[in-house]
Amino acid sequence: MARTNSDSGLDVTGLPIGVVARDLGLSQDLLRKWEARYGFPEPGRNAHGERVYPQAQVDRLRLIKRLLDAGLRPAHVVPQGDAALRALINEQAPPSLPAEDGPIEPMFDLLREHDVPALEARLQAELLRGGLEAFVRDVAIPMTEAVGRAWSQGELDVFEEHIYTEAIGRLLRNGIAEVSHARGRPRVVLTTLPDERHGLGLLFVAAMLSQRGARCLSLGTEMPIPEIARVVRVMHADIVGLSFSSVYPHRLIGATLRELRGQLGEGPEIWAGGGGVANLQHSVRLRGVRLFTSIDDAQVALTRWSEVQAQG
Amino acid sequence: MARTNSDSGLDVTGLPIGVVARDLGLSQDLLRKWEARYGFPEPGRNAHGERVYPQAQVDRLRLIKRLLDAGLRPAHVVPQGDAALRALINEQAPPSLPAEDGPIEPMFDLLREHDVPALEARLQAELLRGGLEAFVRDVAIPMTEAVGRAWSQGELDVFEEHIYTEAIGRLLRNGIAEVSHARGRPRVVLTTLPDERHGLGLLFVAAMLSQRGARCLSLGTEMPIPEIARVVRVMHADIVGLSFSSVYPHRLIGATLRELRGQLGEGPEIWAGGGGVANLQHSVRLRGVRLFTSIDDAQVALTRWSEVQAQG
DNA sequence: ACTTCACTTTGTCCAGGACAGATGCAGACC
DNA sequence: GGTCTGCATCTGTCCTGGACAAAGTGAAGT
Repeated sequence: MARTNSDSGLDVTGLPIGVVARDLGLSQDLLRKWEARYGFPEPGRNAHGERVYPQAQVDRLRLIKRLLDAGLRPAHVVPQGDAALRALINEQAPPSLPAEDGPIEPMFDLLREHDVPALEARLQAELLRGGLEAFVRDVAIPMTEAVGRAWSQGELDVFEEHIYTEAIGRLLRNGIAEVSHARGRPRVVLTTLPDERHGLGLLFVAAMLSQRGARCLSLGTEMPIPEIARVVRVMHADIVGLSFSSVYPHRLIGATLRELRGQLGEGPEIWAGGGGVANLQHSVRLRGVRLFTSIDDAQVALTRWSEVQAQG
Repeated sequence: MARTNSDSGLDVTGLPIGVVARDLGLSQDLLRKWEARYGFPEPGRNAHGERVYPQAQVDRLRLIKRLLDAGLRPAHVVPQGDAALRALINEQAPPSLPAEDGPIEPMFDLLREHDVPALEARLQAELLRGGLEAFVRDVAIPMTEAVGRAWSQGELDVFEEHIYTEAIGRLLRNGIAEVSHARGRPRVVLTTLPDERHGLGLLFVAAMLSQRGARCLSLGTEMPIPEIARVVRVMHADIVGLSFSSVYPHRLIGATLRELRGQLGEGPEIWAGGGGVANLQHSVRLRGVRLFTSIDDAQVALTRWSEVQAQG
């Protein structure tokens, strides 16, 4: 005599729209519009007529979000079934796995075994072995990419990603603190704009630049634009470094960078990087903003900055 | 022949509703409802008929938000003018200023002068002088409260608060790493729920408990409830420590804690603390959840936990 | 190739309404 | 006095259905 939810005419197992929107990083309005325009998602309703999203639909939405972040268009993606979505993802992903004999693989295993002390020790050892710059290039960045990929494919839990972020963040901050000069040049302010919560990229850049004599001030994430302008003024910064992950809405990058450019005045340079910038249409050309697609670009730019300063 | 915005019949200087809502931590729906119910805010409209909030109204909304976070009711607060709001805030605030001869005052000055290296050095010295536990109780917590108070009164910029957070966070994480035992008991998982981005409190607790032999795993902020349950299961944690700042919506604390309690099963304890818990109505009694109003409660609870374990 | 321009797509905002859960208060009861 | 109970009010979130600007697309013209 089992009585399931579907027997009652109501699908009451699932998550409310507010939770789904927050977890996916989409607005409630947008979820409703997709439902009206593309027929998906198609949540059940609770006794009060409110949308209730089954877990399966939330999972599919996560795949959709990932493809949209990679630059595909909603009409091509949102109506697709699970199989088609996975096929699209396989097309997208360059299957550049980390070398099996490299340092990434064993650390990844430690993370999956949740052996936090061992993971931290291993990372620390790698840092000491090759120095900060090599550590960032050969360990931190590939490992972060591997973790991100594994997470988005459901092979890694959210908490495992958090464990990694905590560990690598602590190491990098300490590394930066050790090599940082109190009076170096240029002075670089590093942060992200509102709605961008991923700050690891900033640490990579801060490590690279600090190692080479720049004086980096890391402000963490989600700094309002007027506030960035104020810091730059107060601290007499030469450069503002911004990071955009691929989750950051593409359409906003151009507009917000222009806004910041306007508020900063002529002097300070703006350097922007991260996955969101790499996905950007090249049509977005911004005067007075340098776009980086790789961490090496930042080093090149730093060298050039120093040369120009020496000449001027 | 100056032509101001008001001449044109449109008030076009200000922020759109989306930005205001995000910056204040309020929903767009709520801003519109306040406007309809209480007559405030009363934004201008741009050429397209969209709300445009002048800076002055955003500032007043910030005062309002602060009073609501302290537990006042919207009908008493939202319609008030600036003067009345400031009066209410003065009633609220216990003017417990830091002792002038204590360690807080000079560090606060360093922060206001943006002398980051000196601030970090000073904090480091305090940590070495008295040890981790005294540092947390006598320096980190009072300083954090002072910074928060100064920020909410507009005496400190957002970026100055971020600078402080970065500095104190790095010190605490290192301190925790140094005293942490790989095999201590109890095992504590520390995190915050979604929508709660303030994680400093977790570091305070982690420092206290690690110092006394517990094994703390700090997962950072905004961990979904099912994910917390998974960590606890995988890591065989004895205790889940949660932090709620006063910004976290009070109404949600009870419901989410009950939800977590249900998903955790019988074994693990739940400890919750932070400004949000302190403001909570005592009517919210939760079985199987321990509420802390002070950092000392955590220490007491740890001692008691160890006793019970020894007996059992 | 490279602009121009009309057309389509897409995310956000709007109005006004409904309602559940919390909060506060008056009165009953111990 | 203290505590409970029921009721009215308050308050945040969700609903529908519509409008529109900015970004993206593609075809035609230079």
